[in-house]
Amino acid sequence: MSVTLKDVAQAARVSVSTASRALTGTGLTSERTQQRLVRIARELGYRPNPIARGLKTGQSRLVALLVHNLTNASFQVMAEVVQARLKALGYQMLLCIGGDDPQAESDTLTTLVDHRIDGLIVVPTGKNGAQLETLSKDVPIVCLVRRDDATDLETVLADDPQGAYLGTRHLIELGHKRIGLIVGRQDTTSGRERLSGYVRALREAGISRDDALIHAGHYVPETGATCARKLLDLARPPSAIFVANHEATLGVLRVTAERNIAIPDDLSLLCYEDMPWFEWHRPAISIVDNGARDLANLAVDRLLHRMDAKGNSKGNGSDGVREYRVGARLIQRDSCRRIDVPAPAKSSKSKSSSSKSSAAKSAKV
Amino acid sequence: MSVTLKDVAQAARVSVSTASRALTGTGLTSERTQQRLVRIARELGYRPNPIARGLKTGQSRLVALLVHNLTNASFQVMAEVVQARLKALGYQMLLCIGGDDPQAESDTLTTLVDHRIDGLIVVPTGKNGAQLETLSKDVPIVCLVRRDDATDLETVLADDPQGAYLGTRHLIELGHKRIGLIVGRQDTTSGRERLSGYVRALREAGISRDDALIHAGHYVPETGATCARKLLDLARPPSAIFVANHEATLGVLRVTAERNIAIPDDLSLLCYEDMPWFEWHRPAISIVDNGARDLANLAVDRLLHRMDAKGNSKGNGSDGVREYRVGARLIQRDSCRRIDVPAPAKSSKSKSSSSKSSAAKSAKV
DNA sequence: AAGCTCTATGCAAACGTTTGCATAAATGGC
DNA sequence: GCCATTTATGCAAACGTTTGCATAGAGCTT
Repeated sequence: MSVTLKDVAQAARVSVSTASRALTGTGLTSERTQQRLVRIARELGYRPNPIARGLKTGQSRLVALLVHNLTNASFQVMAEVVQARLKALGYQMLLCIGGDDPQAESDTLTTLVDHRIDGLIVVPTGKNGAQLETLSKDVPIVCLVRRDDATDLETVLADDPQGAYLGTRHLIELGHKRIGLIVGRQDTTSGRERLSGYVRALREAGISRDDALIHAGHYVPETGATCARKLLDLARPPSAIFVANHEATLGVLRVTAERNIAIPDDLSLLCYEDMPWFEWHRPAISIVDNGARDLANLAVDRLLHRMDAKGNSKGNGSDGVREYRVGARLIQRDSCRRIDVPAPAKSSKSKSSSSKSSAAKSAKV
Repeated sequence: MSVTLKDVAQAARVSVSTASRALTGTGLTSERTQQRLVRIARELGYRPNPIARGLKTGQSRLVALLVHNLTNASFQVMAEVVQARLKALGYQMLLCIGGDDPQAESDTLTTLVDHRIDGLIVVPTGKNGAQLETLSKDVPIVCLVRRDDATDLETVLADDPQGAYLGTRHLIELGHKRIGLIVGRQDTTSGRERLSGYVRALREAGISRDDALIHAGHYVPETGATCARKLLDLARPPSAIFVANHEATLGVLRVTAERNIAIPDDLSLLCYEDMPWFEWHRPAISIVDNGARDLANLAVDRLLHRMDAKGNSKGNGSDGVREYRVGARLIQRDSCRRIDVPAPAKSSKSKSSSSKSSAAKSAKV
């Protein structure tokens, strides 16, 4: 059907081996025949069959990216980045959607290695550590966004503690003292880390933590709405809300709209992770950018490094680093506002104590 | 490294051929050996090597989906649907992002057939018709969402004329007479078709077409904003805007927010294609759903049909139908409002003018 | 000019399957 | 109990590459 190496060899009156060597550019063939074969191959429209090649070499020029879904904006840009990078290097990306389901993840993983993928970037569910660990002996693997604690795999993570710290500090600098936090479940790393960043910023500013202001739940709009209601129903509601996830933000926005709460006049809103429409929303929503683009790029870098190392069989490509953290950064738009600072009181102490007492009071709510 | 068919055969003391036949279930082997081999294979953890198999059979169990991007919500759900369907059948989806760029599309296509994909669902750019046509001789292809006029390929399309008609009629039924349309470029099929549906609904209602109300442009937020401004700046601005694309909707929303135009009180807004946050937005945005889910499912159906036909070499699987249209449907939420019908006035004219003047007023803000 | 090293080529095996053909064993009809 | 049929198995070729080994010249060194 399609033109094979044999055809090229015949046309050039050389053996298949020479043809192969000439076209793969091993340098084991004379300049002349090399060029001649390249020319003939082009004329005949020869395209090497990756399957046959794969059978012999054990490689497929396929690299898989396994993410939870495609609705998450971060995963979208990651997929696009990974695809672009890989394509430039002659790899095809195999994009798989695991739905954050351990069973699906496990199935997909076996199918992928069956297909002899050359590398894998995976956002692990965290439930298939053993399998991942085993597979990593055959194929280079880099974990992305989440760490699977059961493994020693190289992992590229967002710097959630820092991001949450950055966001919270920003709100504090704007004068906010009562900052609501809607955060992910505490059995996830990101949930815990974002909370910790928030807490650290508060502590640093001498603001005592008020658990009534902290709500944890799934990363879905419903959670955002529920938590927002709880926060706004407080006797002393927060002047700012930090939503540690973009899905939950949807719920918060709905509630504020329903209650006619103006952002940022009545309430400042800061969100973790970007969505394309955030900057088109009025007010444009300020965010802490988790650096999805950088994360993806770094993951690809590390994977390529490992793949390369494997090819040259110089170790497993580990550079001794197990974990990479990609910095988050604050993107200020229009959803956070400086809070009115009353005329400077005479005693700086009274001010701070007042702020503290108010915090203490609110803790009772 | 991994356990091969030969290993299984040896363990069972049969030849590789028998092993192969037993495990692929050809029925050419005795019940007993069949079961015995299946058992042994499982015990040994045998997994057939799809590459070796592919070399022999010319199949890869890989099906590609080539879309423009992943930011478009429709493409997201399509990708998820296709992946789910294929996975259930033991295929791996190869998701590729072409960026609506003819060159990238062309490159990707050749890579894909090099990899001997078993089938392809593609959203064509429309510039590689010849190539697609050629490839379709080797591999079953179904076009999705867009038709490539240079080809005769089976194509699954949204029923844009009907969708636009449905949406426009809805607005008309709510009493709107001046309906702005922000639509795609007229050199795209969808742009033309959506316009035609709009025009048909107007004509049917006896409303004469006003070209000042119709704006065409790229499917990006900027376009939406620009067009919205033009519409609202009209001496007699529309009482409703039908945005024939979700990206453009972002721009429209920004403008209405900037100008303090209340939706749906001052202006009704209807959008083509859904986005996850539309129902969380306040007001929740009414849409014409293009049926992305149905489109994807139908495309998969058709592709499987063709693949099947090819396998059994009973023709090319064409059932004589070249084009499938998947119906659109209206999803009413809260962004469209019945226009005030004052107590049946003697002159219906005064009514429409009053509502219009209010819109005109807000447009000046 | 003999011996040597290089360089360029070819032969053939291998990668892990599937499959046509041949054959051996089992079955059945008489 | 013999031939014809069916059923189960094995052998070996094939799919399109890559690659170790062998070899034939070509070019140097003496």
